[in-house]
Amino acid sequence: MTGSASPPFPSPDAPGGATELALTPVGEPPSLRADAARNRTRLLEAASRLMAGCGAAHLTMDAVAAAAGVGKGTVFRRFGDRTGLLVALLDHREQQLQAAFLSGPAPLGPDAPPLERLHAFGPALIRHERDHHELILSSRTDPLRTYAVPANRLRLTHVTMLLRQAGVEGDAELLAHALLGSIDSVLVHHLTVELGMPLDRVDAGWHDLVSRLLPAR
Amino acid sequence: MTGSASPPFPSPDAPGGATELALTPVGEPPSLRADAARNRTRLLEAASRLMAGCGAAHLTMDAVAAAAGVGKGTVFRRFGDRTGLLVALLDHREQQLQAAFLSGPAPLGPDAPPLERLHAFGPALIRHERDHHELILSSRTDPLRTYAVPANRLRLTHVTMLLRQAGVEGDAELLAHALLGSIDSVLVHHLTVELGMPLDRVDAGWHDLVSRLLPAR
DNA sequence: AAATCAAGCGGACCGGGGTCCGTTTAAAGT
DNA sequence: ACTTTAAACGGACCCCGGTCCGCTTGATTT
Repeated sequence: MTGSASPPFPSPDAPGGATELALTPVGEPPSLRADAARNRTRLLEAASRLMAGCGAAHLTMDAVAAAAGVGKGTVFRRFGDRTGLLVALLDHREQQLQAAFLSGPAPLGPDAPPLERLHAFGPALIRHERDHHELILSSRTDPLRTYAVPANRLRLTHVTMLLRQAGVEGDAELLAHALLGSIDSVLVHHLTVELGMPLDRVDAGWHDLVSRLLPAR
Repeated sequence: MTGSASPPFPSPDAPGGATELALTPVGEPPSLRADAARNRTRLLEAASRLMAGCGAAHLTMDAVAAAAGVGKGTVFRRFGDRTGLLVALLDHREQQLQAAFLSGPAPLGPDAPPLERLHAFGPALIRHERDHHELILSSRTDPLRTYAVPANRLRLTHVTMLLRQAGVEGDAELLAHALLGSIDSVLVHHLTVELGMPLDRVDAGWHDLVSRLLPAR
């Protein structure tokens, strides 16, 4: 019962959290009125265009609304808040990565053995986090929401599953959290940009970590 | 050369980052003019008081300035921005934890063997992160600054040192990052509050992680 | 086709973060 | 004690995220 409230904006597109995690890439929200759907698309396109020009950090809601030719209220009605808009953009860009590890070719996809997939997952995620660093960063305004973002939940269940399949006994979920925490976008940026560490070394760190956690049996 | 710019506020108290990490708990900035030092104290006290009343999230800079009996510009001159003020508050509260693992009694302090200290470090940090969750959260507005916060750099060097002393070969620093990443305040909050996981299990996760990374020799 | 009405729309409005710059004042020099 | 000057002060000001509420419009029913 996500949308039965009285406030101005009952609920944005967000799935709320009651429903179980869908393992398909995040889809469009269901049944928007024609004009609403059209405006949603316009807004995302406008945001993407503006962001390419001036960077995610300088993206203002007013500008997005203006560029899309709609009122500001419409943006907030559709996406809830600035973070919501950025997450929507990010989710869209993340579908490629999701497809790769959910159903792509080995070693990332399901045709490789679990341990191999786990090793391959790190570098893929590292590059993803690096490539979309700016957007990811800007969408962190509300840290508490991090664990509610569908893409992140999907990563968690995926890694947890790989760990179990690879024979981990014990708290696979906590281990998954620890593993994912080691590829935080901000950390990757800190290491590679601020400290100038080559990506290979970050990759090596991941492989080292995985190897230590899952000693070859 | 961090503070040689011309803008209105050359540089706040911040040590900049050029100097090497001091291993003492973060000290007061040097040689403020008498009125400035007095106002700094007043501001921190006012902020602390207000925060106790309404929570870090609702702390406004106007309110702090008013409560301290100074102008708003003074707050920003002293602390740079809101984040700076919160970090200053946090640093102050963190000195207790720092003292504990830098020079406190075993098993946290230097009188215990490295591996034991490492095991003890987790639960201590977990509780610290939980206790100050709200403040930590509010001070995350600018994620990029995370790795510049003295307290965090101190943790990193500490854990790196313990890992090396415990006989880790290879990239101890990356391992330390991974370990610390697993005790992120937001994660701890997510696990214990949102998911209702008992603290013991989080502790156990830490011990498990450490044991896997450092198999008993 | 007309009526009905929930959903969508938009822009005036508000509060808070951050800046600017003219004024004040502590401290160093004479 | 007087001058000098760089630092500190303070509050008016700007910008942007987010809200409110009266108006409009696409869908649905009769």
